[in-house]
Amino acid sequence: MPHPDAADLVLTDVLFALSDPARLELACRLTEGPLEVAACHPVGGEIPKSTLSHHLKTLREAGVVRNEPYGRQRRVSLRRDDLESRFPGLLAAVLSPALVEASPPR
Amino acid sequence: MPHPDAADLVLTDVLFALSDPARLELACRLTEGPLEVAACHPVGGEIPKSTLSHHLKTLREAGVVRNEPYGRQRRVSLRRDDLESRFPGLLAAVLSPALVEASPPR
DNA sequence: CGAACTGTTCAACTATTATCGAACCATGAG
DNA sequence: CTCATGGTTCGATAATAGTTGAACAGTTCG
Repeated sequence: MPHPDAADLVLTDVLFALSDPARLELACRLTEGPLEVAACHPVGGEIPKSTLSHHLKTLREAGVVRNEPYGRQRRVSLRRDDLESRFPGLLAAVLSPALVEASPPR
Repeated sequence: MPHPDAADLVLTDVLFALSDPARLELACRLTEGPLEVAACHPVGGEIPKSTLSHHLKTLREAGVVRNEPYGRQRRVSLRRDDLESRFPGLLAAVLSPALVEASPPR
């Protein structure tokens, strides 16, 4: 399961990966810490395993997340440091408004 | 020709609009100042007018650029302030690496 | 007005991406 | 080893996005 090197991250690929609401929301939750794949379903409800896996692939191939074996499961984590070194400030700028959108002011 | 209000900008739409190399590069050049549409062709060479217009539409509908009449032409400008107020730091984080990619270190 | 100039919109086609069931693979438990 | 569990990959289909020529619209200039 290939992951791009930190130095090879492509900005447009990262932006594209994060331009989907479900993927952005997941990236947001991953700031809290790694999650098993089963915990990566969108908040609203379950989606088919294959669909989820596809989104994870998009994020992984863009270099946004790492996906590694963990016991009999797999653990998904945000590549914070790699992203920060290649695109400083990007993650913070993208995820902080996403957090606000997730819990709109009332 | 509709432009979304600053308050209505949607993060995923902005990210998507900037996830295309030609559009990202244009946004980058727009930091230098407004451009007429004719000057918005990608650096490599000319593209059909309709294709360019379509990319401008994507950027405009996402709220990244403003497109207003200017004499017999149209002037395209970056919506810096609106983007900054809605998504602080995003533009800087996205466009500064884009500048680097445009002129790779030798 | 009418022609030239700049761009946008339309419509058709192509290409990429999303979705999802089914088949498949790896790991750990019994 | 065998089975159940947790995920990925495959293949087909649907949906969305990109590309383009041609038609159309607004502005200026003669």
